[in-house]
Amino acid sequence: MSREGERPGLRERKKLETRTALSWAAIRLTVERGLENVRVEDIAAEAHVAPRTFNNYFSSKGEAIAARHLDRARLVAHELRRRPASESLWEAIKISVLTQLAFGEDYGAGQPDQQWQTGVRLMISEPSLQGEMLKANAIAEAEMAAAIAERTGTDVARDLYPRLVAGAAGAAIRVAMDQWLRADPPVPIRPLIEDVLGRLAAGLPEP
Amino acid sequence: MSREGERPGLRERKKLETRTALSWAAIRLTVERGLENVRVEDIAAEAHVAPRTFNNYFSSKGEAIAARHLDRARLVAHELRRRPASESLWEAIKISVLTQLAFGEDYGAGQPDQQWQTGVRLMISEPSLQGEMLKANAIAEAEMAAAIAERTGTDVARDLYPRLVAGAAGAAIRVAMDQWLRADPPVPIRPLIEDVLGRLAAGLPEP
DNA sequence: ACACAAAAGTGCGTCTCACGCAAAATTACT
DNA sequence: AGTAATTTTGCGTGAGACGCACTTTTGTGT
Repeated sequence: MSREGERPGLRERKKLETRTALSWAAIRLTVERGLENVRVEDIAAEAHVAPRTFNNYFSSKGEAIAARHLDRARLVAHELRRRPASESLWEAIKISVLTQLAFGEDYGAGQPDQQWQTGVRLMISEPSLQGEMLKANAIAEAEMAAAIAERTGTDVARDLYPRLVAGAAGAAIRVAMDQWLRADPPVPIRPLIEDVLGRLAAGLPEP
Repeated sequence: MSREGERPGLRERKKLETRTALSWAAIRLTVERGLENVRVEDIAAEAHVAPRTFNNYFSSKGEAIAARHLDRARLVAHELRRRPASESLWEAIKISVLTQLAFGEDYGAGQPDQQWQTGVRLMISEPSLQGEMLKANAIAEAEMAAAIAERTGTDVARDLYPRLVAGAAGAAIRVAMDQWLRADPPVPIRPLIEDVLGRLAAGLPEP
């Protein structure tokens, strides 16, 4: 029997590998062919795994695709926990977001591949996927709220404050990312993030 | 042929009726039996309609259930458009939310039915439904952003401001509703809404 | 009032899914 | 190496989503 506070181990490692492989396979195929032309069977094959195994990891195609998004979002919450207490809350949030976005060329940042870019845009505009993305955001926001509560000495269950900040920050980040994604002459993401978070902290004054 | 800018008409009315009937049927049955024990066939029967017709209105059980939530949320955006320009934006938002929540004993407000209350709570905690709820919120927020842009003379597509306000307000409302739903000794909703929106406008100061 | 066009409702068939269950394969611990 | 736990796999089932063609209802023009 394995104790809880244990190091990864070969088993956990393999598990994560297949999980990641499945998620990436789902994303790649969807970007190439469009969601409707991708069967679970195809994803499993791409990840060198039996079809049935897919549903051991994800309960739907959408969940598999959103999994990468979820992981990234969770890292932000995780990073927030590691920021020194000397930073103000907003500063810590901003830095946490930016550090996780920095090496995140996943969703078409620089100018990697025109085909990929447009494919990704098509993918995330798929209605059935949007629900999964939003679900992922909600989960990440919950963890973020917990981190904020911990940092500010408030209670997630009783106080509105941590959830409010997490929710507002999440919304702001979503808006920034959205703007960034549809900017035709590409723009850098940093100023956008700083802008939206700054406005939040300033009480959203009318422009 | 019917022109576009026409009044309801018997046809549109009937359509809305069946749509509403289907949505309510889905909610009632789900609250009673739980989502897994409700087949599309049952919902259709409850609404006096053929099974196939269900999918003419909704593409999933979840969508049917979230439809009522979506309608309510859209009304907030609609109300916001009707508020006089003399009110400040935040005031207008607050009033719009409260007026639409006022006659909304739908989701277990007062003390109508203990059975119903717990059933509703079980329903909204259903994972597959949460995605739909979030999707509904996103749609409503988009309309709200449009209303805000109109009101403040900004551009939804170019300026971050309207989407930012709509997103943050939506998140705040969600937090307030959440708190309100899980308050065991029931509390009034108004103070919660005023609280969260007030904090937003104040820049989310640490408590 | 009647007939015709448009739109909603219906029935059928099909193609995927999601998942329970139990057997095979793989991994970890002693 | 031996054994127990865990993961992977195969199979079967029940349900869902939706295209297509047909029937019924509704709205409009004569």
